[in-house]
Amino acid sequence: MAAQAHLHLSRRERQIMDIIHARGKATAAEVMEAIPDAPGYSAVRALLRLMEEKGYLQHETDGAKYVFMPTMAREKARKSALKQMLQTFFDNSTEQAVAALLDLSKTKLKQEELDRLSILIEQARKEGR
Amino acid sequence: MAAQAHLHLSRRERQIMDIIHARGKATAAEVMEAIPDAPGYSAVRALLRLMEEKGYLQHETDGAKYVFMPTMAREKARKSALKQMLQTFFDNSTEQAVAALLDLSKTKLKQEELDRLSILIEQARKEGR
DNA sequence: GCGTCAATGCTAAAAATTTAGCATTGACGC
DNA sequence: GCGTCAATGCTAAATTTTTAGCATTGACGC
Repeated sequence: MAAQAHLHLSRRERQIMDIIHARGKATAAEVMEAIPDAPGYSAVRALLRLMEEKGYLQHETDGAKYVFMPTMAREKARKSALKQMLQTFFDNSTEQAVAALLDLSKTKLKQEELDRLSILIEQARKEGR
Repeated sequence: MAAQAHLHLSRRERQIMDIIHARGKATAAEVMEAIPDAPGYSAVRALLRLMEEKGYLQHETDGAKYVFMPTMAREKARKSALKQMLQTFFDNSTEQAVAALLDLSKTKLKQEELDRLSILIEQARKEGR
């Protein structure tokens, strides 16, 4: 149980981590562009290097560039983030969380998506039995 | 649109914010107890004072103690956190997020809760039409 | 092969965060 | 009213984070 690396990230590290998780992978320039109150290019690069050294990121090369991506699988990071969120904002109640999600995007959900969700719930019903 | 205060919190500030949001309110001693790698008592108090000064927290007194609580309503903070999470980990897909939530707590959900969720989806279906 | 341009590595300074210690204040019971 | 204990306010130092600048490396087109 990886002791919530999330909680140890500094402000900039978290911003960068979020961006890279959202995009899957990104170069220094892309990261910089995505940070709202971004510092200079070298600062971003230094952060990326540090984060790689700490084991949060890895990179591959694309021509001369480094393309960074998370070390931890998105799936796993997701789970950990969801748990944290359940605990912080929903008293560990999945039901409350789902309700809030539905509420948040009430108007945006298509009938199709709602159908699929119904099916998921139906499955949970069977499996949980 | 409060420009994501969340993104500006330092590491300790975020830890403290999470704890206080989870509990609704808390004293310095309680916060300290809840931080895994907590610093000393004065450090926690100093942080709380600073965060109040910055407007993230407010406090009321209970005898000699200060009981701190968030300035922003939990409801609102929730929304903002959910949005952030959707963007970072679910490509803004509510469906994916709900699916992940159901998966995360598959075995823990009671039939009752699943029933209520079905109803919520049914409602969304009607309203979204 | 060679020049150019865009990338990186590294180092040290600046800024922000985090911390502890000491002085002070206030509640509460006797 | 008074002493005690637990709380706070404040300040300055330690540590971590954040930053920029300069030197270097490597890809790519001619």
